[in-house]
Amino acid sequence: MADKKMDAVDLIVDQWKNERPELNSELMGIPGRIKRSSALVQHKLEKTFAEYGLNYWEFDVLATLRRAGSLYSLAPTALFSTLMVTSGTMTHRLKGLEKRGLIARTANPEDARSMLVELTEEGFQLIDKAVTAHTENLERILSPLTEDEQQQLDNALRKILSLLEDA
Amino acid sequence: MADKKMDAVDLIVDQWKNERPELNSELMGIPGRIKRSSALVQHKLEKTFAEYGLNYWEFDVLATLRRAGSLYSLAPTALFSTLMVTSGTMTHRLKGLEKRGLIARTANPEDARSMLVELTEEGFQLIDKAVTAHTENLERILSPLTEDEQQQLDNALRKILSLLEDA
DNA sequence: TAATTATATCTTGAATTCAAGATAAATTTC
DNA sequence: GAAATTTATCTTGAATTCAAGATATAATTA
Repeated sequence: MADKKMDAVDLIVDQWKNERPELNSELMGIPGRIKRSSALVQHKLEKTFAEYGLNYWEFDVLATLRRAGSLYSLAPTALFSTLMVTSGTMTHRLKGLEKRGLIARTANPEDARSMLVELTEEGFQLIDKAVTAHTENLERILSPLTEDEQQQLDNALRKILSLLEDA
Repeated sequence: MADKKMDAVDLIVDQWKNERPELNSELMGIPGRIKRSSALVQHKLEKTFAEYGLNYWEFDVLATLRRAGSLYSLAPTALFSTLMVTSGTMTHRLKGLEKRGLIARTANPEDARSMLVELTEEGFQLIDKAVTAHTENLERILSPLTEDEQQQLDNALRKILSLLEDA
């Protein structure tokens, strides 16, 4: 069997094997690689977002509104649930995006307790350009993997994600 | 072919397909699942760390010192490089752990510019107990996957991680 | 209808993080 | 050996986040 290249996580697992041989330290590989991959890939994506004057969360909020479809508006509750942040965080995010003129707030005709957040024309134009660049960036990042490798990775991630989402 | 269960990322990809059919939005699946899995798994791990009075980063720092082996000491530079945080963040972390008596700082006999950070006896005992519980927690989390599925996931993650680490 | 409970959002304060720059010691160059 | 550069760490200030609680409206129950 061909040796695989050691990565940062292999080193961690090896250290634990030396220090605590009775532990099943191999188990640390999967969560370790998920965390590290996540940090590295987010860093790469941020570079493209920055070309459009957006950081990660700003892209996330605008993209969530954009892909919701016309009228490109959602209640804050829908936004923070989707994006896995607290309501306080969302308030803060919306304040910043509103000040920049990328979103606007309107009253919700169906529920006076809630507001609706909508993309402005400027916000719409910006996120549409940014998401085009984003998918081109993803093509670059993933292109070294074969079609088959991408499929295998996606299938495997699907299993662990559904496991994590259920529990 | 059997239909797979839709997850949160499938919904996002589907929305983009409706709104921007010309984009290759399938590409969003892999980074989306990595990010979401990472957030969910970290949340699960934190629960175990909390049983030992530790949050994620406190566990990380103590574990890094522990697995380095005797004398369980490293320079701050080694710590923040390994843990992918800035030096300022590490200063802050070390201050907190020192105050709690889990680490101590000593002069570095080999380089007067740097300090050495070492586990105290108390820190050593705590992280050893916590890491035992941590691996038991990982067993619980991963046990619904077959041995084979775990291997496939790990292989696939290895490929993407080495890709991301190289670039 | 009045009181209670649930829902939606915002406010506040503390914790965590980073970027940029300050400080201090070691190393290299002249 | 003095000056310049590099290395290691810490300090500061701003940004981001969350938890807890405040506020306001809606829905439910008595």
